[in-house]
Amino acid sequence: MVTIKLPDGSTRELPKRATAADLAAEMGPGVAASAVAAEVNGRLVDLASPLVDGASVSIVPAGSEAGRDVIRHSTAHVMAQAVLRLWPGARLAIGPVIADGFYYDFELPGGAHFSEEDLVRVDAVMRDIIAEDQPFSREELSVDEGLALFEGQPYKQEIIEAVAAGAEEVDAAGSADVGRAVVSAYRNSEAFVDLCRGPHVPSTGRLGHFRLTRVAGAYWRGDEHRQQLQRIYGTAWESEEALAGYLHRLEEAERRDHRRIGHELDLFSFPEEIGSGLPVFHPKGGIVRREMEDYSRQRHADAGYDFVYSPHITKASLFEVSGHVDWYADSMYPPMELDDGSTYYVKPMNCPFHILVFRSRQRSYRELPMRLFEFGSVYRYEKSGVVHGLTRVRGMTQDDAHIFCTREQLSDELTRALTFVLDLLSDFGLDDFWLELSTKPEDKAVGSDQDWEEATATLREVAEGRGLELVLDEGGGAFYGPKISVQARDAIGRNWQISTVQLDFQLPQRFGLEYTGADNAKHRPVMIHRALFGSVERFFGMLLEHYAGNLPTWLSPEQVRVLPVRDDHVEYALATTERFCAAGLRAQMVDASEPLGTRIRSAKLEKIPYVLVVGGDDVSAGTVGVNRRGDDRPQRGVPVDQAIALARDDVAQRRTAPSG
RNA sequence: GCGCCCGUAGCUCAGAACGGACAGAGCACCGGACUUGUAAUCCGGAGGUCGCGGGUUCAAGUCCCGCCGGGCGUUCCA
Repeated sequence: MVTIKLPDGSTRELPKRATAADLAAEMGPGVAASAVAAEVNGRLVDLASPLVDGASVSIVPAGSEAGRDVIRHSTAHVMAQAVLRLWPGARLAIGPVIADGFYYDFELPGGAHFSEEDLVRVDAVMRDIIAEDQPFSREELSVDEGLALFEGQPYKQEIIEAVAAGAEEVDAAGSADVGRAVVSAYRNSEAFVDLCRGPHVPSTGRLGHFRLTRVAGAYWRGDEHRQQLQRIYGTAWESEEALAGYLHRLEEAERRDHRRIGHELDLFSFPEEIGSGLPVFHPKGGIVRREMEDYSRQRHADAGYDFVYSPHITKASLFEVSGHVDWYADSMYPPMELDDGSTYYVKPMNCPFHILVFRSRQRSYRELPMRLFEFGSVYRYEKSGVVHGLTRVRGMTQDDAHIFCTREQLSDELTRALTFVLDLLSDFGLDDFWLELSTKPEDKAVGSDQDWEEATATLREVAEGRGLELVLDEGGGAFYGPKISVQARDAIGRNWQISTVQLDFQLPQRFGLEYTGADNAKHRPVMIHRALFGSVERFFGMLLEHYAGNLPTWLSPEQVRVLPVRDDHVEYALATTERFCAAGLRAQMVDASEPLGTRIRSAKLEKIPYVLVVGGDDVSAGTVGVNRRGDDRPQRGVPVDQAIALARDDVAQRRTAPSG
């Protein structure tokens, strides 16, 4: 007999040679039916694994995160088998699990490529394989046996060699139980065996709730200099309902796509004539931007920032001194050569300009901290193929600031900056944040260890003081300073990297920045880079997706639309509209040349927060019929003043209006 | 950059697998009628070198080649 410890602390006796599957069966038919793998002493293993005496075991159900990973990984194997059936001689690379799904990379014979129609064929063969209910059986092999088994599969052999090399390293480090590198493989049938760490479901019959989603190219080991492979992405779930739920979430994300909303609401466009990644904002989008920027300006003024402006192009030397030309050239537009022999760059960053503002005359410690702010337009040459809507553009406006301060002020300034960021983002209706703190890289870094430690500790304190989740990116900071980035989760749970607060020990040095201290000696200031929206464009896109186009009233291009029922109500409607406008609201009247139902529909589709209908009753009573976005039914007979107060309050509170 | 997909009216898309009767629809726009109390009123009109160039053919949105533009992906040890 063997004794097994269960997660609830109880123990169970099982006959010798019992497997995890036996345990699941013992625990009940429900457990057995949903089991896809087991966790033994913290390691995921197959259900067929024998249990050793004293092990802590939990059964992994299909619907758990770990269980889904097993299903996805197994489905990836089925896909690989299907591809091999359809393209004999295809070489297999890797087929890992990713968020919500999996992919598998292949090199097809004769350099063939997958097309979208191929997905249908692969899908059909996969369903055959699942119907065949092939077992997944594990084999453990020595390195030499592995290399022999995967003759003709060079990628698999490369992986085996990497595993072997890794094992030697572990050996050299003196690790106990790694005697010899062992690899494992899973065989489904005579025709198909794949190198894999496992675990897998017991047999292919356990799978089936999957969908192949897209084809893509990808490089072996993610290295663009190496072989390009053909990738198929898919998703797989424990049940048809879970799959349907996921597909529904995809549709929801599609529905919220800011490019679609931006077009539908006439906010911005990307004219081909201008170029990839270069948006123009239409009048309505312009209103939203102006509101965003005006509010940001006001907050910056309140927080003690000074406003500066800098040109869009500069002589090359500026970015040579800053170092950008050396390590950032790939992302910069190529230089412009002028007749007089000088070279200019379109600016990819604002920092050197702000530095020159600082350096324009001698500075005293009395002037610090100096906080220079600018909505600075920058241009970055993003590779064709990475440009995406407003979220990845080639021309953008950063709400950029650079704070120059003394070392003594550093901690306080970091605290202020981070607090400021979080407050401002909250005003835009984002309230689910987490922070990522990148600390000093191991190899090389400028600045003293003490500076790094102090700054890192400060950033951590602010984060913890706010009760925010803090993810440590150990050693992930840039060599020139530690960084904290603010990530926001949107309404459907997606993460957006937004603001960054970054310390810089390097640029003040490269530009020889100095201030005169109270001791009448020269000192070097410390510099903080920070952006709140990151880029106005990207933040705009994110807000559109977060709100699915239902912008809060204060940001809505048109806040109020007044609809007279008939022509003879137009006069009253106009007068009412003017009252809203006089109250500082963006209101417009649309006359009765279309039926009321049509006009209401248009207004709703335009996601206008307040649609006011005025008819005979209203004319005589001085009221309006109020349709608030998101409300099921209108509220009739509301006094005009009350309706104005309602809308003004929304604006004043920056209330996030409900969706329509 | 590379892979896949796409390019027909301002927009969304049919027509392409089979070359000929194929320049189409809806929305938007313009004109007229309708005068409306809560998510699409009716009638009419205008609008396209089918991304560009070349080729095959009696005949090319449709087949072939090249180019341009757009979208998606490029989520790193089995």
